Amino acid sequence: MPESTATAGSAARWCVLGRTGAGAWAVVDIAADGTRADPEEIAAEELAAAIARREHRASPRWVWHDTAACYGPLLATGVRVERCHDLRLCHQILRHADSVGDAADLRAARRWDAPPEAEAAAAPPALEAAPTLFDVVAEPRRRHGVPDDLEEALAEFDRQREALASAREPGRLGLLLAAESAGALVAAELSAAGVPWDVDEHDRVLTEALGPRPAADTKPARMIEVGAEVRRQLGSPDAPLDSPPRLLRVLRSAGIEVDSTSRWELAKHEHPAIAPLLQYKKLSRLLTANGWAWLDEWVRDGRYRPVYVPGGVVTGRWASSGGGALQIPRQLRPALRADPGWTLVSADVAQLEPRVLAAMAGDRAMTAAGAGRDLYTGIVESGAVATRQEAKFAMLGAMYGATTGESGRLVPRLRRTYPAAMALVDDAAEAGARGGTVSTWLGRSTHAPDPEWQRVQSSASLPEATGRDEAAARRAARDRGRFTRNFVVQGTAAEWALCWMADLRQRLAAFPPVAERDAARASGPVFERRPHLAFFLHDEVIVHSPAEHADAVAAAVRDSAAAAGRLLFGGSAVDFPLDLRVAERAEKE
DNA sequence: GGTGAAAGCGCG
DNA sequence: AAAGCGCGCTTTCACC
Repeated sequence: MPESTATAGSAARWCVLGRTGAGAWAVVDIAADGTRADPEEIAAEELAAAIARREHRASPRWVWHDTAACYGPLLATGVRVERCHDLRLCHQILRHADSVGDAADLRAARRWDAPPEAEAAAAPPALEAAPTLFDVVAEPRRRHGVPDDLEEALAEFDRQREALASAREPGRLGLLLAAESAGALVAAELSAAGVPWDVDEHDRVLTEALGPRPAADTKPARMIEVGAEVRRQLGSPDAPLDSPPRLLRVLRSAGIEVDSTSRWELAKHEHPAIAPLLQYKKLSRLLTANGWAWLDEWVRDGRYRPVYVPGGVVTGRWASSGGGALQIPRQLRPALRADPGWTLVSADVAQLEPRVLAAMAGDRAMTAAGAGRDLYTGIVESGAVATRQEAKFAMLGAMYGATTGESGRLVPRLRRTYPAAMALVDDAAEAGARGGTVSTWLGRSTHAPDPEWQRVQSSASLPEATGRDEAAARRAARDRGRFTRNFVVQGTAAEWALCWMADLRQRLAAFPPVAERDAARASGPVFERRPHLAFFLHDEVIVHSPAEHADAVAAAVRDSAAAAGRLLFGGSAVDFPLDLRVAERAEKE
């Protein structure tokens, strides 16, 4: 096909975005047959409009170096895109993927190994002013992060498409790349929309637990009281409660024979100081991690804007950076509160990881145990264990590699009843312990063991190896086995969750907008009039929705879960039931 | 004065 | 109740 037919006038399948040698932004349209148009340079102030125009025409897949850097500013100006290909995230997956036949070129492109751009992650998109999109064009080029040049992007995109084509199962791996990239869009949108946060409710929770907000450098009244009680019971008027090493010495001199000051250790002992000390630690944690200082720093205009880091965990789970988005204590859930006239639709998957395991392994007995009901109850009814709690401990032990204690004791029972599922995790552990790599269902692979691990293993097999060397090698092998055992399950569960969110995101975007007067103004232009994702936590989503759409949104959340199950595990009978609730506040029962 | 490790605890 | 996977954050403390 002649190149002229793939110019901006016709519908592009991919649009590659990057900077020219002179530093200006440019787009290259690529047609479905691979024909490339000449780069079209676009002035920074025109960029959002140009992207919106192409988006409207064809919903191309935007190929860019880093979604947080490119999409954040776009969202702030009100432009949403349907799909993208995040070169940085996809590079990370492809360069390690076992299923890729030839990754040599990709691995040689070391510039693409960079972590997310710190600047992009640290600064949530400014919603106030109407910013000139990408006006960073005038700033000096970033020294960290992956390259944002157009030429580099085109070359890397070629390498990635070749690598994908050489994969054993390009369909699956391609789905992973699409899901990972969609996740990056979701993460940027979550930060832009923010979590609707009720500052007064948060303050109420703090005040109820700690007493009124104290002056700076003063402890809250309740902590002072409880601390005094601890010191009285220890008979030590100035016991240092905030320094574990010093507290440990005080505890021991008071006759409490603990080896650490941790909660589990303390709970084993009987002493009148223990109860108030545990209480003190709880209060201290609440104050330092999510107290008034957190509120001041992270909540503005009724929105908490966390920074998510897609692909930030080796297994493919997201991490977060700043604000502790993935560690919001349950105690503060009531502070997640819908805007007036809006509602929160919250859903979490019941026993996601065991279900994913059953599907991967094609374990019919485990699939049946979870069919249409609580999976742990189903395991009890199969006769493998006696109580739901035992079923849960046994499953967690199987997926984490427990060998001792209650959990380790129960695992063999599961092995008899669910041999296929157990064989899958046992095989993953065995491969890892031998130094091999393992992969998720869609093909994300573990990194090869690091050189230090290899060294420990080989030095144990030398003739002069000591018993100590051998023990160290066995321990390192077992540790890696537990990691790879868990990786296949945790990583595949993360893939399921990405597919769930990607599908849900599209369904939500199709909702009709509400009237302007009913908009959720702090959510930003793209989200203020439609239901949108507001929170994500591994196996849980919260949608902020106009009240009138709540039921339809709840149905969409369920439909998306079913769609994710079909997308990953086509013929499998495994289902993914949700605990779903619609309320003004996001509390759990 | 900054840096980094470790302890401890929050989340799945 | 136990000690097995993956994280981030705050604080303390040893060290430079």
